[in-house]
Amino acid sequence: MDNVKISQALSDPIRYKILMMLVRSETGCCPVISNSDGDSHVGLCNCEIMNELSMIQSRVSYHMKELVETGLVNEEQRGKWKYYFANRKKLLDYVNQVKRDFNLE
Amino acid sequence: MDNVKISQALSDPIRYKILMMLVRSETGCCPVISNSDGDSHVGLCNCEIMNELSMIQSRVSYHMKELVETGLVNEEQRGKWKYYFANRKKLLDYVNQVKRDFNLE
DNA sequence: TGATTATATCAAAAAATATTGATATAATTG
DNA sequence: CAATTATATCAATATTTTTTGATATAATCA
Repeated sequence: MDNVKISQALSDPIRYKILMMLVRSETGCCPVISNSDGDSHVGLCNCEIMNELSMIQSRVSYHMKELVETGLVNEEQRGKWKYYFANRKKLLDYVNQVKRDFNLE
Repeated sequence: MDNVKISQALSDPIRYKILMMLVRSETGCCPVISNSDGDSHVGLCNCEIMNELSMIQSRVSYHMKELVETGLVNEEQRGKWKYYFANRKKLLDYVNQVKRDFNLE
């Protein structure tokens, strides 16, 4: 089922954290991170996540791919950077499905 | 984080299904399963899950342990059977934490 | 009590996931 | 165009999770 896949995506601490970072960068009061151009923006690129979490590049790519494949994250190429955005609609769908599946509320 | 552990527990299709079965047995209009005593009851025991999903016993035990360890399932010994119950409160807490973490609604 | 039934645990194997370093691709810049 | 920067992919390895069969424990039943 779709919800099992999404649970799987959320079951890694790094991915869970990245998703939270994406949400914060999109909904927080002010963007906190800027790329090497000093550009402040919404969404995060691979390299920003990499620096923020001190991870090597291929590891970030791997996890971003996992997130994109479940639909929890959308991506967009902007110049030489690829930016990622949390798909909050998908997350909400997940939450609502969990509620239905387990008869909550 | 606790939510990562719970996501992990939900990330296996068998466990997800078992949890749904438990919920159904507790909240459905009528209990559907009965044990070898012909006893109709709320909650499910190891052997009922085993038969229902055609799984060997140790495999069921393994998954039930995973579920119990995250707190998603409670257990109770009743005679020679051990009955399991979904912890819907825990599931609701999970859902609400996901909402907070990802700024949903 | 001995036999039976239900569940737990363990060690080994299998399968799935994650990490790394190397290399490839792709966009941009000078 | 060559150099640089950002990301993707790949193969090898490591780690984690799952499955299985065997055996142990524990409750009940005759």
